[in-house]
Amino acid sequence: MEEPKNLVNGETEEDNTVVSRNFIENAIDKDLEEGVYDHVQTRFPPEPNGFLHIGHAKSILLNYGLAKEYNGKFNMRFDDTNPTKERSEFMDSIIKDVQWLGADYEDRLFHASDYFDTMYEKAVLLIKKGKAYISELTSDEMREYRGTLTEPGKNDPNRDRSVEENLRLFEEMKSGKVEDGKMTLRAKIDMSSPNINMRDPIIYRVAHMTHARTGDKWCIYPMYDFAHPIEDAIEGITHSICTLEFEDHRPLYDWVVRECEFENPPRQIEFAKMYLTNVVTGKRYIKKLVEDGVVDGWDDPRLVTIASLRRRGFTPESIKMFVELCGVSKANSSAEYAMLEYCIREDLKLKAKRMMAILDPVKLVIDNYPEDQEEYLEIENNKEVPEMGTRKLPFCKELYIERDDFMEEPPKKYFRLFPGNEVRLMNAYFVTCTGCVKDENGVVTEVHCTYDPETKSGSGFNARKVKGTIHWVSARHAIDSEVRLYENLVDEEKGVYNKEDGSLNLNPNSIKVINAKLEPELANVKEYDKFQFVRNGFFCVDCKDSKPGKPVFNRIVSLKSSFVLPKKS
RNA sequence: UGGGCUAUCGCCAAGCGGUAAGGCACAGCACUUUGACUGCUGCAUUCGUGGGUUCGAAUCCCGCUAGCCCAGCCA
Repeated sequence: MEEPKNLVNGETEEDNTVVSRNFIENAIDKDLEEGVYDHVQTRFPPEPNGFLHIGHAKSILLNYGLAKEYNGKFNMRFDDTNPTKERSEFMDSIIKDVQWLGADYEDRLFHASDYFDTMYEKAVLLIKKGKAYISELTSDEMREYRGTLTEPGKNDPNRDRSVEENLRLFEEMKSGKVEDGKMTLRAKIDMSSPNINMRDPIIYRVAHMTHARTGDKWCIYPMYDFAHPIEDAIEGITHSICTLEFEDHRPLYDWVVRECEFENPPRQIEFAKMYLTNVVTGKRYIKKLVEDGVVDGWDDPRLVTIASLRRRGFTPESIKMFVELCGVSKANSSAEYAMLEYCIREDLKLKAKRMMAILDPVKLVIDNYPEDQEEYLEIENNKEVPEMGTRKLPFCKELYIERDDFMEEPPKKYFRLFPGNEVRLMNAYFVTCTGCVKDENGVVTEVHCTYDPETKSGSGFNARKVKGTIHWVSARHAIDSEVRLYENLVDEEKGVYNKEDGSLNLNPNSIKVINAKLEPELANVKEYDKFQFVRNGFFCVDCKDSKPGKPVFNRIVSLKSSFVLPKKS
């Protein structure tokens, strides 16, 4: 039996943790209390017209999380009501992303097009109730009649057609006799409403187009405002969560649900979209970047599509953490990328093996170490997680170290190698720098040192301490590998968009491809494997360009560092 | 200039009439076989703004300001 800690006023530690609830949870709590609903059902309803990005992740995880939290259900639904804009190819990538994020919709994968029959019936019902009519206005006329933000609209000349006439014409629309654009079905609401969405919105239009799922069965398709509430109602959705721009549509949503006479009507709740600072999310921009070859596809690790984040090495857990950290509100806001970085570091800290990799190699020669000697040092994969086991790391006379870890004339507080200074080679020995060799340009080509056999790691040696510890790989055993270091795709100083022509202010250094020296174990990895390269950050095996035995690594994120190398004087 | 929504620390965000939670970022200290991690400390006398109500207001009322969204047969 564990004793409760921090027993103050009857509070345990857990009681002290104030978990704040967001406004949607508050609303759901209230609905449940008041008996408006006795369960919770949510959904994620993307239109299959593009790739999902970090913003969608918020919606997915929010809807899924709510369902989970309230022991409810979460549906996956493609909102495929407009065949002119949708492509079934996107469905696969969307499903892959949703599943990857862990939003389990079980067997509930739906399509708006599954409900076209019901939608049609409901449209007929509205006509019969005198709540909908056929319009013959052209789109230009429609715009004129709609009025403006400040002026009311005018009634459609055919607003008062008879029910029979409307029924007949709607049947004609359905049967294919009507050309695209010639007729629409409009809801009869109020042309003078200050809310433009209520000014007799179009609820069905003609589109002679083969639908990815229903083929040529239909040539009339419902509009979002009519279709969405029906989809929600049919599926028994209780809380239909969407983004802020649909706030003005809520009265229409409620109108449709009411007039179509659904029982247990769903309720729409809107939240603010999440933006990330200094990232490109616009489809057109990304498309151009792909076409111009600036990025390597929609899953380029510098983008923030879900596919990109996955390829870069972000985990579903890190994205979930990020979304939860950001919270949910109705205030438009933009989260800093640093928060996302924090989440992936936090997630990988205890999950990733800590490996030796030299990104900018320079040779370190241990002059008093026998030329033909080799040692295999047993080291822990992750010091904070002993269960992750150990591995053998080869050590010999010649190593590679980071170029930054040696300076001939060090600034103050430089703890690394410089002539006369002793440092620890991580997991190995103390070495004392004796000097270096330079080429004709003064570039250091070799650093020399001597080692002290007494100081071997794990030997318990503690007669003296050193301030610095540097990492290394054995030159004889190291493998060469392509490593990609990333910075923001766009210039943070200038801002994402060029103020003059709206183009992107690209950062020319957003990708840096280097040839690194890695410890040999890193030859045997598979795509998406993630590691910490000690002192350099977290890295992920690229899923596209890696070959067996020849991995390519993407840096997911660097490690934080409070050390800044002073400028060389 | 119609309607809807929003304004609390550099960035998110709690707060719902009883006297400003938390996280990220940042800074300092300690610890350290990663200048990481971890731990500790600091970081809004003030809630867009001006009034009012109240013993008491970020919370209620009135006015103002700023930002976002809406005039697709897109979603």
